[in-house]
Amino acid sequence: MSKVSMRKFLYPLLLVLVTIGLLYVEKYVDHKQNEPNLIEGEKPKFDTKTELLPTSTTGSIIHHNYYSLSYAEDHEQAEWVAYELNKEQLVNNDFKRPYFEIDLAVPTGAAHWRNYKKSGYDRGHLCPAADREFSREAYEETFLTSNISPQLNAFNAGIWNRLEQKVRYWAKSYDGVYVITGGVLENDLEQIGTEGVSVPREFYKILYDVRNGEHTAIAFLFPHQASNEGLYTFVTSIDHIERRTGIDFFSTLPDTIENELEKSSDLKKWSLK
DNA sequence: CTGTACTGC
DNA sequence: GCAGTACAG
Repeated sequence: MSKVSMRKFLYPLLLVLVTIGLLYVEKYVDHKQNEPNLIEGEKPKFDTKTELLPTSTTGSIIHHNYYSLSYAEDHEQAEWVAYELNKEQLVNNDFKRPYFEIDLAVPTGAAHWRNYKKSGYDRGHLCPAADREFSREAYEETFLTSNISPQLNAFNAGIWNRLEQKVRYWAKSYDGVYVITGGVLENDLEQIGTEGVSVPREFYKILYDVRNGEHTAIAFLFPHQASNEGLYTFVTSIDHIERRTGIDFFSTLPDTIENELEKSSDLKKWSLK
């Protein structure tokens, strides 16, 4: 091909291809921006970014788009993960499970998923993937290693799974709930992998809601083992979980409300059937 | 739903 | 590493 025909045909062809490429990129970017951040036009039921966050014993609070966490570097996992679960967010999108990725927002460096490989423990979500299926971005954000903890499969797929399903039922029934989840992190825990990811002996979950201006909460603490018992068996007080973890929950609420919430779980307001 | 493992590229 | 598939609780 001569230099003249090169200019006449190849350059215009290149120009067309580049233009198509740019149009495609623009369309793709627009599409991403149109995906809902929470739900479009929907006011959050709770002030998720500030008011309801627990304290951090590590000083390493990280805000993602669809949940927040406090990372404990000594244990290579979060001491808590917190998020609001809206009724409108409960949709089934059959997204393919991606690989877990290191959470680059953790300044000290989050663990690699290989620590869990052949450890005998699941990569157990703290914020469940099924709670963030309203967009691909939200779903994939749950597959960060800052959002998992080593869990026995018999526990994760068993009573822990049943509680997660109950949380989705509550979110649907009560038009949204606020969820705080984590393992109890202590000094002498078993560790797995080259980075030493701690294996908690207990896991907790706290649910909070406001209905008709009334604050209510329920707290669960499970031994890290399989169980066929009812969920009510593991109901405890927020005060108890605070003593076990050193974390202060709902400290930004007025003291009278905080004290009332924390001294006991209000079983009557959380249907466990 | 919660996950793992294996095959083949 | 990724896709597809199979399988277990």
